[in-house]
Amino acid sequence: MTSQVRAPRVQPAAPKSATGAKPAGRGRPSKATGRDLKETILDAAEGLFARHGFHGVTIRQVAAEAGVDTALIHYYFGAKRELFDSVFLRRAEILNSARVLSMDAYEKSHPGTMTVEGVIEAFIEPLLRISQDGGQGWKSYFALVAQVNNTPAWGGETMARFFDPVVHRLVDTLKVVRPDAQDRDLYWSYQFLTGSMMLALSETGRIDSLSGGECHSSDLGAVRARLFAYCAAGFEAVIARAPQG
Amino acid sequence: MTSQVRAPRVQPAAPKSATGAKPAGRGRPSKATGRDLKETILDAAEGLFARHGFHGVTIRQVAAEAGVDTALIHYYFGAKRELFDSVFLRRAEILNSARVLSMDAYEKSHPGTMTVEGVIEAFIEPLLRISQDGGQGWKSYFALVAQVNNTPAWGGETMARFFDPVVHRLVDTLKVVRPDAQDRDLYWSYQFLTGSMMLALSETGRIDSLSGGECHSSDLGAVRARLFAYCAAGFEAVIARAPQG
DNA sequence: CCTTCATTTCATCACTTGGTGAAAAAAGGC
DNA sequence: GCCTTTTTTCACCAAGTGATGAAATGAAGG
Repeated sequence: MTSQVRAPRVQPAAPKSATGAKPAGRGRPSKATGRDLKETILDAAEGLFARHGFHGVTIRQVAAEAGVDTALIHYYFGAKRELFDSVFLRRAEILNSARVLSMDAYEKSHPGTMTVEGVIEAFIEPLLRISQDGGQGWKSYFALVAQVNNTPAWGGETMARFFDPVVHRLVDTLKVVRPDAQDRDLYWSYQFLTGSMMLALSETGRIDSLSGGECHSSDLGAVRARLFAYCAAGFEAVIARAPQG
Repeated sequence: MTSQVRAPRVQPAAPKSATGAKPAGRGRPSKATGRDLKETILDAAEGLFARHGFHGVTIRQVAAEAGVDTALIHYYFGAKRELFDSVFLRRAEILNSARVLSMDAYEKSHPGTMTVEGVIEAFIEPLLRISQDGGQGWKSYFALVAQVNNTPAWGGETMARFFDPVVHRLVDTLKVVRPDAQDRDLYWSYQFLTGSMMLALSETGRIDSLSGGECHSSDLGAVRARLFAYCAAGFEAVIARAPQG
């Protein structure tokens, strides 16, 4: 229980100025062949956490995958949980700004002609595009978020802090398109939407075997061709029905 | 690495004849106050696995929660993974038969008048009813399944083995209602449906904070009032659009 | 009463876990 | 060539991990 003997080094005295630059700070140089060593560790941790969850991964596995000593991970990131948070945070803000930008663009380009499907597409499309163009790291990240999203005693606070604002933005915009819609219906519909979206983005491979090879979970083009319409029709139906509850 | 020294006791020589009966087998009686001890252990494991995942739970935690010795868990269930499988299996078949029964009943009661929404309701409704009437154990179980479903390197085989048949049944019945629908579209629509359904059933509490208290993830009545219509409209839209891919 | 046998407990093992302190290994500044 | 600073490695610990063997327990059968 003497884990507080040495203060965990939150920031190792600004090891590098920025991530991409090469200021070649003093001291021993990063052993990393080409890339920044911190990023290499985050990549390794991201992939492993995405596949096996927080508790299913050991610091030693991350160290082995990244090709570094376990102590180095603690040197850079502190405790294991802080490493996980670093992985989660690294891409969260990129994601958020991409979505806000997409919805801004849609609103501006469709003054007075917005549709439910258009809003939903603006909300989801950035994620699909990033997943397709962003490489394996982003795919792992989406799988990670999907897992956090479905772990009750884990994601609650984290998910809310980072993703609630953009969801509220979605709801607000939808209320412009459908002023008669009730908040309850929009929130529930969003819940359904996010379940579908995250499962599609996490590419579990389940649909591959289920469909006997006819569908592939990596085929995000197939998702794009159906998910917007699916969700939009769902929203419209829920709004139209307008249950009493 | 010498974990195979003693063969894991898969079946402890038929400890009891059946779960519910009380044949009062020979030997020391179960310490369990009223219920069967094996069930008590499974209940404890189920709740913990649902909250923290397989790797987030230790045998000692399960033992403490159930009020038994750790060795007893190994005596009854073998290795930790076998305990997990036992938890998963216990309710899987009940679930499957309930769904098949529901779909049988719907097909028989609506000869020639089936609708997409009706089929989907027959497919989902048993789960909602069981979750509402079945007590906390079933709620934990659904959260567990949702988690397994979203863990790529974990659920694949397990999920397929137990839940593929009823999904194929759903697809077949839908093809009766919409003979023009393509398999691709039905499988993808099902993928979206299951994402929504499992997230709703796992009652993560996220919608509670997101909606500022207006919605409650425990309110399965609200789910029932919207999910069928939402999914049915989504299916119809995807079928109608009929993308080339 | 005394054996039988399923059940339960206890002590323990071999190993892994997250985490730490001290020292070594480079680089730059003087 | 020193000195400072940062990065990397090594050895190690205390606490826990899953799992096991042997012994204790106590009802049922004879």
